[in-house]
Amino acid sequence: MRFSRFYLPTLKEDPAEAEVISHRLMLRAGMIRKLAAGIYSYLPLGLKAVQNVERIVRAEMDRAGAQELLLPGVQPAELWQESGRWERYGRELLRLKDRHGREFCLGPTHEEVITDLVRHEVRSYRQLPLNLYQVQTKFRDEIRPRFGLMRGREFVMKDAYSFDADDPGAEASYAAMRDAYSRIFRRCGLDFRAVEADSGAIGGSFSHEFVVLASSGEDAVATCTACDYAANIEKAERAGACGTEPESAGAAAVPALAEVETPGCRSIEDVCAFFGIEPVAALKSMVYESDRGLVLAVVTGDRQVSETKLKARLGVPWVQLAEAEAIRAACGAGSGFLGPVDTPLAVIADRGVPVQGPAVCGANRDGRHLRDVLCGRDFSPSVVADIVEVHAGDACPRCGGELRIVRGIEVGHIFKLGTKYSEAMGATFQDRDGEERPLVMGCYGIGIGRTVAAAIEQNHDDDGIIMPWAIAPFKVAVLCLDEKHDEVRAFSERLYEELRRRGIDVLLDDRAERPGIKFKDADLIGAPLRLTVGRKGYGRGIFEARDRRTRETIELPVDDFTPLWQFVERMRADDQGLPPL
RNA sequence: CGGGAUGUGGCUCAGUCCGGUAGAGCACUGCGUUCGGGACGCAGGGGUCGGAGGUUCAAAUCCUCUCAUCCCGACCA
Repeated sequence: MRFSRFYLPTLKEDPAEAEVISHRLMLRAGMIRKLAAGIYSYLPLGLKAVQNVERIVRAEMDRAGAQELLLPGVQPAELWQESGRWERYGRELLRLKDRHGREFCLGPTHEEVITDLVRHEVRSYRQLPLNLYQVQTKFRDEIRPRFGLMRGREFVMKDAYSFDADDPGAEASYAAMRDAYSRIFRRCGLDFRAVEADSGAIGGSFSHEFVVLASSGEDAVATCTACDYAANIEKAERAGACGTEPESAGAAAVPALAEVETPGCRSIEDVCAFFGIEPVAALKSMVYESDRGLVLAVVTGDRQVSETKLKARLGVPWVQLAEAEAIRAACGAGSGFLGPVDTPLAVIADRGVPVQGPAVCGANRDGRHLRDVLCGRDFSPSVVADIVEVHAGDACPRCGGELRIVRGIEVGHIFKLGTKYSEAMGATFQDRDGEERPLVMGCYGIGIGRTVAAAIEQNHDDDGIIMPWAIAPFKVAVLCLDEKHDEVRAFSERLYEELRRRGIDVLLDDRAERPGIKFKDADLIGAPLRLTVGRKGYGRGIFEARDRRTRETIELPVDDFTPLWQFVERMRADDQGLPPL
């Protein structure tokens, strides 16, 4: 492609609306433009990057035995009513009516459609297993779209759905996808982790997220510094801090609990200041509401309740903090003065609570707290379970090593769904014995645009993007610095043609611009390799090759391209960080 | 949905407090000089000041409403 004819509107200044680096650079590099909040146009350069990711995704999906199809973006309400998600999915589902008043939605995901498709066609175990995927635009009416392509409302997603006859089959399909995903993100040149995750609203029995490590990421991940344990912070567990009795040897010596007037001490911070104790010695009591009524979650004051874990331990589909009136009606006190002693509510305590020594907690009377409270002596939780978020430094649940918390961007998520949708929607087949059984499903998503954004988050410097080779819209930028100089121009053209002939995506900067502008634009769009042809060098029989990432610059002869091809090959291999798959 | 902020030419922003009829830089057009890291000079073109209503002799500026965008939070994959 010739720069002079390529629609590439780069910006010299940072657009005010962009906060994170990938968003800023994608706007500046002329990859995307915003149409509305969370809705973006892909310009040619951005589209090329997206298509490069898609190409890798398709290759690996096909290799794993999946088949591509394309499902509709507009979906009838009936299907969603059948699965029960028309009510449950919430405001994120953009609903609309056609001219006849029939209800539809813009597809945020396609479990219903694919299940509907497959239930009409699959009758026998002989047709299984089956894995179907598509690359398609999704719409989720996010509460708060942000960060450009990282959290858009309209976005391109690869989604795949597997159908198996039984659980072992479904697990094999899941493993194959897990494998394929690792290959995909490796080939994209990304530093990522496959982490255990909560299966959330999509449901199902287990799931992994693929998280690209980046400080700007919205996800927090706990990883073990000693083994390969990695889990989303929502679900990450910790070893130790478990028991039913206070372990402090002097438990018997602890005085009986006493009630103390603590006017205005509503927060753990207030309470700690008042009693002169550390947060761990204060019990935090939170009232949660679920479809099974109210529960009192009790954790040590240095910890945060993980609602995801709480949900899982209680075995309920949702929890939320109870309203102030509900709390007062049930406990007789406002939040800030609640505690597990003589509470009418069922108490679920974190595993850190029983091993905590004498503690301070609310007295269930406004303006009063209890001191020297011991779990087991003064109250007995109905459940003791791991319900808090892990901290850096906690012990790994697998090996006891130290956990650390890193941030990342979720670029892929795989779920073992089981029979949730197939049962709800009657997608069944006949097994070997002629028995009618629900299909066992899995679903597997990759955010394509988000993957490009994540690659940029991970690969940039002050001058712009450093595209990983595999994703780079242009692998090579040829800068013709003296486009009016016949020989320099002719040689630049020759380089360009040679690279094209070898099937390498190349951008020839043939614009009538000053050199500085060409250098800046080349750096900004991040072509991994830059070839510069200038008058002086050409006069000496050389041109210049520069590695965008390392800035290593070498001079190459104009009359022999062998060293150039070597350099190109080396960069391709280095950048991908692995042998060609 | 709560909290905060911002809407002025294609972009980045000043002007708003204290009302007097719109500016700068970049970008764009023409000419000239320049030409290996976002040049310079001269001459140009381009703005319903987000929108509506109100106050006023007079509104980008004050008041009311509204829309949009961004940030934090809640939420979600």
